[in-house]
Amino acid sequence: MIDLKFLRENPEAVKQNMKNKFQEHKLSMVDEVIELDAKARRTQQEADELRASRKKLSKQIGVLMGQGKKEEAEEIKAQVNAGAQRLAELEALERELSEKVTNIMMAIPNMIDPSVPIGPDDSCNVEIEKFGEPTVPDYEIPYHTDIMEKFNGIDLESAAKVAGNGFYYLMGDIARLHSAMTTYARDFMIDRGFTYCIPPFMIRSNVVTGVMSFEEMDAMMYKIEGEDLYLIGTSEHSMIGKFIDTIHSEEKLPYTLTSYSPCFRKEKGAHGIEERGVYRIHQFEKQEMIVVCKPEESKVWYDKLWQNTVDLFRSLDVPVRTLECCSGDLADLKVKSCDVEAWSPRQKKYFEVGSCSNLGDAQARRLKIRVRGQDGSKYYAHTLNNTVVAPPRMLIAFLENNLNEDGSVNIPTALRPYMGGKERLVPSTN
RNA sequence: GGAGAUGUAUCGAAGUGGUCAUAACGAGAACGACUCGAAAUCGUUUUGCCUUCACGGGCACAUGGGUUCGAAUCCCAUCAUCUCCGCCA
Repeated sequence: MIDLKFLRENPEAVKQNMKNKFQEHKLSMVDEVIELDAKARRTQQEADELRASRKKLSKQIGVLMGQGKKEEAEEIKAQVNAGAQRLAELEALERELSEKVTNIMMAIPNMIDPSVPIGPDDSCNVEIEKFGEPTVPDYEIPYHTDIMEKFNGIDLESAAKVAGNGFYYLMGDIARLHSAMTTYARDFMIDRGFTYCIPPFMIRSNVVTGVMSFEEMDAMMYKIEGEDLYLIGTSEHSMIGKFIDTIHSEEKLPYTLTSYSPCFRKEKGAHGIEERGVYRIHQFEKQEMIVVCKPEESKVWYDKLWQNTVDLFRSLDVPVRTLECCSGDLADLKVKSCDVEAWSPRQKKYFEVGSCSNLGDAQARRLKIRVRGQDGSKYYAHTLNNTVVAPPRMLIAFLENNLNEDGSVNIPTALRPYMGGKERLVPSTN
């Protein structure tokens, strides 16, 4: 959500930003919201005047009643009543207008960073940098579920019976590998100064609308029947929600947190053949990082955040690259974002394993996350989030890149303490 | 899940239909005075939002509704906290 004052003063910039994001259909919203806002302020002014006079007259009634001057009091009551109907109309109008303004403001995309490449969709995303050599071995790399099956590590069939498509049972070494990933990632981030946190896995609707757009909400969030609760799609939701309606002193910033949670996603729509197995599922676990900082520091933190993920994947011998989201592929709330993609020697291409975003002050404005400066002034904080690791997807990258010709899987040194010291996993014989 | 109580400034807390919500009273904090310095004492300051060029005006007593000329106060709903009971990893 952008600042209404900014929009009022820079309508052309807001429109240009929409064009850059290929959202021409939203252009009319700018003039519409300016008009509604002007009307809302006029309405408020008139209503305020009526409220002021009512307040004054009501006080007089109190005084007159105290003095026992009933008739004079009744006269003034009549005066108040005369304005009451107009006030009621205005108050209804105030509510209606401010609701309309908010609804439109929620749909107006955040101003993107000047560095964001312009393009209509993900085909225009730009590779920024490669880390590690993307190699293809001269033996065949099977589909990830086939690798897992060699270890008796996955049971999709039972999961389908129990919960339906999009769920999985992980077992034995593969399940252990999964847990090792989150634990390793947790310690990795703690070592880099982040505070570990386990958040609520369900959140109220006001938090949901604070952290994401309506379209995202509809496409992603599972609602608990009969309660005002949603299963989180990522711990970012409850972690940013943690700061709802707070004012922080400048010297305490930044807050750097790393959180663990299961994630639940509807994943509406059809998915391709490469998205079978554990690639796109309704439930997975994730180690996340979030930062709440001063506006001038968010760019620096953005670069630090994705670098953490790159370093983690490199420590597990997985080649990765960063891919910058172009304007059209950028979610409306985001100022800038990039994906960290892992190399798939089987597909001979990179695939998404994490996403790093700078939200600017958009979430902060919706959720009222503010900073009190040294001079007492208040301003909105900036928020960022990034995936440390989401194990099912990480497992795909990990297994494919660490698979040997004989079917065994290397355990990189960094991960061994979390895998009982094993140097490699060997497939089961039965 | 059941019963009861509570929700007001940084904290404790008074106010139970008007004429003290820039919120009594107490504490804490900041600044100043006194002091060689400190303690004590005295004085001043100590929420946020909307609107207006400004003066000013409005809103907020957990949240949302309702009653009323007027609500912190009365009514309803929701949320949270505490105590007791029940259930439970």
